[in-house]
Amino acid sequence: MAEGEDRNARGTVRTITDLARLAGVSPGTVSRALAGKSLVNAKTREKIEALARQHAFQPNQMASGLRRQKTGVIGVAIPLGHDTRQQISDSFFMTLLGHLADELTLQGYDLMLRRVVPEDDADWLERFIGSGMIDGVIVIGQSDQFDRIEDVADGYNAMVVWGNHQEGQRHCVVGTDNRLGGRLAAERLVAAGARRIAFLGDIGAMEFGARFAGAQDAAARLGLEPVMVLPTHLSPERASAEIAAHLTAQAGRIDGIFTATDTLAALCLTELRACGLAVPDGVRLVGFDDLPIARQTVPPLTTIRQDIAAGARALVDLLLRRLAGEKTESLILPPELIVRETA
Amino acid sequence: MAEGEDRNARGTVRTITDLARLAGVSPGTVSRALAGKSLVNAKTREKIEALARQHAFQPNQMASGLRRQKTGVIGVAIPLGHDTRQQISDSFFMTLLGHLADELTLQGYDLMLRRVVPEDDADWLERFIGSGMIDGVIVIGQSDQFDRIEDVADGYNAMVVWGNHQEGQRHCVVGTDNRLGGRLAAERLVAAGARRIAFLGDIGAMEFGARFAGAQDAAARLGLEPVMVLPTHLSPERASAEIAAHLTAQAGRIDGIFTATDTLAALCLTELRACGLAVPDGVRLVGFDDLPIARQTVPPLTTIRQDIAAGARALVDLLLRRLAGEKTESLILPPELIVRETA
DNA sequence: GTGAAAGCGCTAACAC
DNA sequence: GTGTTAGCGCTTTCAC
Repeated sequence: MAEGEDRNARGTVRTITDLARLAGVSPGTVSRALAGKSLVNAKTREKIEALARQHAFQPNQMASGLRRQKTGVIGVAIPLGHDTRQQISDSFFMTLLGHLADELTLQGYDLMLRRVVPEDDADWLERFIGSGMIDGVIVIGQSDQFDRIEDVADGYNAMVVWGNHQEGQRHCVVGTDNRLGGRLAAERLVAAGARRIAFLGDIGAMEFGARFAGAQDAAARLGLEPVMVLPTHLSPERASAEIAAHLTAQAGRIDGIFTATDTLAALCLTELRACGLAVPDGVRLVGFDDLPIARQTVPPLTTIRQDIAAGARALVDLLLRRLAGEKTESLILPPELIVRETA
Repeated sequence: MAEGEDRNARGTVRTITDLARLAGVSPGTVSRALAGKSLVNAKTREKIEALARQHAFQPNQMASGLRRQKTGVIGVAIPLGHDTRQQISDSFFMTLLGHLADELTLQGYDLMLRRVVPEDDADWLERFIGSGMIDGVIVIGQSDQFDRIEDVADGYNAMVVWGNHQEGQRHCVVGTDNRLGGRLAAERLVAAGARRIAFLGDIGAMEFGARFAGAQDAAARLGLEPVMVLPTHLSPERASAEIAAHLTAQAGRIDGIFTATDTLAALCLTELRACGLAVPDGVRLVGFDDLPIARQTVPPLTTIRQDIAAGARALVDLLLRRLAGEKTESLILPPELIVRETA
């Protein structure tokens, strides 16, 4: 095995052993000095640190990880469910991911990202966890994988999920109170003059289903007719056509629309204009998320805000606590009605 | 050292050695069977595979990585430059990231994401590379780190960068021909009737500088006065105010605006409306990127398209080739003018 | 406070 | 075709 020879070119300090030789101490001491714990003579430590800096030495994380049985990496999984492939650019998830990256970095963890297509790979979650590359996992969105996540949660503690909360569920979830959000949305539509409300989106997706249910609650309580569902995919290409079809089919039969996301609301606004329907005078519109786009539509969008940054912080905080052995509860964040000009 | 005992609960198959015991063969054989290479007796292989499946066994990637001196992980670094912190949700980068994730997965690699703040950590790139956790790195955006990237490129081959190409540069880059894009934008503005053109954005950022230069080329060639620069940050909060200020200051002195990105164009549209300026009759507007939002502004945005998916594919393809030892050239993708209604 | 030595779980010569 | 063995680079007892 002559592998090592060329790799360790003259003078290169690649391993803790190289550094030990240079410092005239044993590898063990270098390890202790660099880890910053255990007792090490101050002078020895300084010398080693200086040498490490000088040679830009970094201990190999793989080796360290193998020995310590932890990797310093948190996995982030984005399941792409039935509505596959297009969530590619779903703004909400991507924004959440950005915040997660910042928060994990702050806590000294690296982030391993995996987008998974559950229908192609039923064991996506077990495989991610079992890879040995991650200390814990954050799942962004339950998609249609609620049951699978529940199954895994029984045997694996280091997991936190962004999504909807369900009575008695076993996995630890962080998410907005979607049902309450839906209620706020519907109430606002009504306050703005709507009487015949429709929900635009795919209620098969857990979170959307809860938003719809909340709207339904409000409608019932206010004595209105039930909220109508206008099933719509999330991908812009399909959504536009679907929305247009819905608007044509329901012409004159609805005067308030609650969309599952702001992205859909923006598209809906475009289609409403195309149909010659005035917003908010002819039709009131409320979105969900309060993404940056909500401020830029014409007119600006009334919507239900989710606090993404707080969500990311909570996800990381709960996960770290679980890594420390704690059994944490789920966290439900309050939605907030943001009134702009569409309702 | 009694660590192992409880971890290997009765019956649990955690290591290749456990599996070997079960199969009645040696660990080496299991390794070979699972790796799918080398000669292994068909029956032995089947038996081992069956056992592995049954116990949901996966070889530990850390250990395998350490031994083979490769990790199967590609690092993706997003440097947050002077315009720090807010690019958090820059749609363009996030979309590119999504495509990269898909493409890397397709090629059997995992993705490790790091957002870095160069001013807080000068050695961000060396550290990422030196961590021992990644086989190669893709840098998304040069930000203001061009020189640092150049330095690293001299000694490290497994790196590809998304960004702007500069005559004689040493790092391998994939990116759109920004200068050409800028020229197309300016030419379109002129074709739509503009005579006094402004560039809205921060020309300190490499790619934006090139876009501006392209517009300047066109203006000069067409005998117009030089393109005016309206410096503007990317973050929505700051951008809106800055744009409003620019519009007030330049009232009546410009009739065509080329923005550095679609995001800025969307904000600009809002501010133009607030100023009572008609688009495109009073002021023509052209963006850059062709993000989904470009189709949804009112009126829909004329813009310069970058082919993000093709970019992601190229980044991964070039990186893999470099991993295989090849010395690859940079790749410049052609921009495309998309005419909608703002110019 | 430091050195020696035993592995973490895996792979790849090298034998047979 | 398969077993044996020697590490990958690091951390952590256990001695001293």
